Amino acid sequence: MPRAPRPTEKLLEVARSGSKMGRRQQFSTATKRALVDVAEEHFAGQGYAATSLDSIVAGAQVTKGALYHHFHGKQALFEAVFERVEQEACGRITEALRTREDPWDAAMDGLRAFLTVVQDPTYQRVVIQDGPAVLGYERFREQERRSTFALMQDIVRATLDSSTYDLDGAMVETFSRIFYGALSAAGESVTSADDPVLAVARIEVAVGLILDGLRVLSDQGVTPRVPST
Amino acid sequence: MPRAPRPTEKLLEVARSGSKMGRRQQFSTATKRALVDVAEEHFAGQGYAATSLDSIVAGAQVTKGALYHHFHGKQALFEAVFERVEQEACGRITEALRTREDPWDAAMDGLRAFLTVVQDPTYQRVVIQDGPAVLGYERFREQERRSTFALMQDIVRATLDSSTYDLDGAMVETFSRIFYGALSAAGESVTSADDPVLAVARIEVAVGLILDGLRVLSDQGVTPRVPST
DNA sequence: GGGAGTACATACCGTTGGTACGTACTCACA
DNA sequence: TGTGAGTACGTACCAACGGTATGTACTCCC
Repeated sequence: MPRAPRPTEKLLEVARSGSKMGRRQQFSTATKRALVDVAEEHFAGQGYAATSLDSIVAGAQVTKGALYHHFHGKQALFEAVFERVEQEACGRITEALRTREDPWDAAMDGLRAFLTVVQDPTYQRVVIQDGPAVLGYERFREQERRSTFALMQDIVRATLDSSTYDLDGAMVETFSRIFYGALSAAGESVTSADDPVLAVARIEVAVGLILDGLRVLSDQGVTPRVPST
Repeated sequence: MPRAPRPTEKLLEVARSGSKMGRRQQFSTATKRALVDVAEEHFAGQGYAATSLDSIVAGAQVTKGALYHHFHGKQALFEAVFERVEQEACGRITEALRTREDPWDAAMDGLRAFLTVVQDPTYQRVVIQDGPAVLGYERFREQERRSTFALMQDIVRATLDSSTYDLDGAMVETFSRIFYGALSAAGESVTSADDPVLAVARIEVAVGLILDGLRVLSDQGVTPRVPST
């Protein structure tokens, strides 16, 4: 079985950035990256189920041997794509988070960034739509917990800590879950809205009202009965 | 191609309840029902992707010919299961909703029922985990909109109408989306909690606090600027 | 410079969703 | 009462896809 020649120039060109690697490893990481790139494109475009490995390896100009050398299977490849998409989302939110001083204002900024991320078609398809089904609940939760959800938890913790509420970690997590779910659902609805800008404005009003309510209660010195074991 | 005899007693026994049908139709609906029953069991137990049509038809003691006579394919069968699960969930929530008088109290009751439903493993797997990926976003949203989400919208509308807020339909929908997402996420987190009862209690405290905040703002006569076109 | 391990390519397999086609049965209508 | 049309399946088969087994060229280190 003779081996077919492959085009090398482009691969090398891409690979030559990370300098301290042998040519071998440079090629390797280049093909791996190409696979993830093409996979992300296909997974985001047509979804996980409708994407065949054949189309991916064809797009990356490699064979299934290469794919299965780098990944355990289709799911592992998806997971790599998933992680990258999540990571980029985290980066965007984190960036938008470093401006305001007042925690409640910063929270609103973070929420806005979160809303923007959730509207990204790739994020929607890969993370929200296919993520839970493909990774399974456990892995999905785990991935979520150490990326965007972690950010949400930071935001919530910062705002709640500035209030008079005396909430333990579990309650912070509960509040984070609630806001995380709320903004995910709200953000997704923006995509199918007739006027996305208006939809975002409405969401900001609603969330702002909720936050204001919590702040007023805090100013009144209200302290919820936190259940414990 | 001779035809293998099939057991008839059980089918007839099941089918004989809806009286005004020919024997033919009784058998037909019985097999269809059997298919959906077995499909629900498998889809809920192992998920959509891991369930083969062969295992379903074997469980229902029919063949693929029968399946494809009643459904267009695997997805259509899943949709039938999905609808049934959603419908039962709606029934449960609706039932729990007819007790209190004060809209804010009724909301908390509906919330509790919603939390219970979302914890049901079948509901989780079929509706939340596999639903979006299998049906696709459009169909999923459509199904959602006329079932559990519709209920949520009723609850939200009832409570907001009793407040001083002057919110149009779009804002009601926005609030509904927010609470729907919040409770979905919160409810799902209950399942993986160490102490589910405690987790539910925490969620009720958190949501209660949010609702209280909104009520206090309403009592203060606060009216949000509702964006319009 | 040669042996070991890497980074793939090629060929093949089992399963699965879906289809084509055949047949037994029922029921309206003559 | 029988007969033709339509229903409700059963059987056999196919194409596509995920995954595997195996072979080979290339690199790198001793």
